[in-house]
Amino acid sequence: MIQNLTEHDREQLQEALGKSGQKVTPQREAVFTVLLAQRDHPTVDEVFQRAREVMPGLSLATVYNCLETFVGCGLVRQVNHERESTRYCPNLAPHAHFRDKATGRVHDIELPPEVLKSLRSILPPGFDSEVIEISFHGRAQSGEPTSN
Amino acid sequence: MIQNLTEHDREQLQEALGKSGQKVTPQREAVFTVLLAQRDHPTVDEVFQRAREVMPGLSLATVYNCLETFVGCGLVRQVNHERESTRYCPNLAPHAHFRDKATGRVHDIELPPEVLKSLRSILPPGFDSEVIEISFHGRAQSGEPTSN
DNA sequence: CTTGCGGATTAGACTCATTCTAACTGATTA
DNA sequence: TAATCAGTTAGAATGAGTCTAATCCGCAAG
Repeated sequence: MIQNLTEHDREQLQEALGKSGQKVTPQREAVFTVLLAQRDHPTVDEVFQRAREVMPGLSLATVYNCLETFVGCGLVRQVNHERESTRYCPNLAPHAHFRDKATGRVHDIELPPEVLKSLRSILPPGFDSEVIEISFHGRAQSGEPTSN
Repeated sequence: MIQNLTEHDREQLQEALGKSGQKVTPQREAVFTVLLAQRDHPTVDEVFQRAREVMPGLSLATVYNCLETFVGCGLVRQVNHERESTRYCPNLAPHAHFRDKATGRVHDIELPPEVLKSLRSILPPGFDSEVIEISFHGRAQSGEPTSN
């Protein structure tokens, strides 16, 4: 059950793609819709399965392409844990990830600005970081919480 | 030019393996030696190449086995960035990693206890983390600095 | 000494996420 | 209509990592 994009979401897609000289296509819209519909950090393959329900002809290569495009224009973040399949996350606010050892599920953990700042402060002079990734790995004792 | 293990290092290896009921073998010693000799976060393949210089018959599978064993008994840490080849690091003190976009080289960044603590504090109740990985990605303007 | 056991090692086959390639589509421009 | 060009497609190729089955080796029992 995949909702259509809201007006706002469609505009966001439109704008982000436009900024880097790319177009909204039905496939991109489908993939983006899938990402927003269920914010559970799906793998490429999961995105592929879900998007196919809506657009049966869609190919896996296109899903890879779309996701790469979205990452490139800042619409979506990649999440890697160890060497497992890459997952994707449309939460753009600064946050860390927690991977539940038991379920494999990934939870977003809010990252307060002061913590982010203290983290940046550990870089010696001369190190200039564009991206910081923080990931926890452990157990979450909770039935069905934050899947965002 | 690979130095032999110091007495201290050999004991460390001995003890860590012994604790989990495993033995010191020539192959394990060679791999451990390679890791300590050049602390530049080598990939499995790099470890393989280097160890071969000392023990030509060594097989890649064994290098995988040894490294997995070392990680299992806490002698060595795995370092992953995106989906690049896994790298290995014998620095056991809490630290973050900085990957230089230009060179691909990985630098250890010291992680003061208070920063680590503030990081842990962002976990909501019910989340119990055993491992925290912090990695920066950006540019380091420096000739040949910390390779440790 | 020699036999048997079990952990360690080995070479090579296999897996599977991701990337690459080359052909095709469809909208837009000349 | 033809040319162009981004996007899409199927399938082949890549490559890190894992698995498998055979072999090796140190050691304890006979």
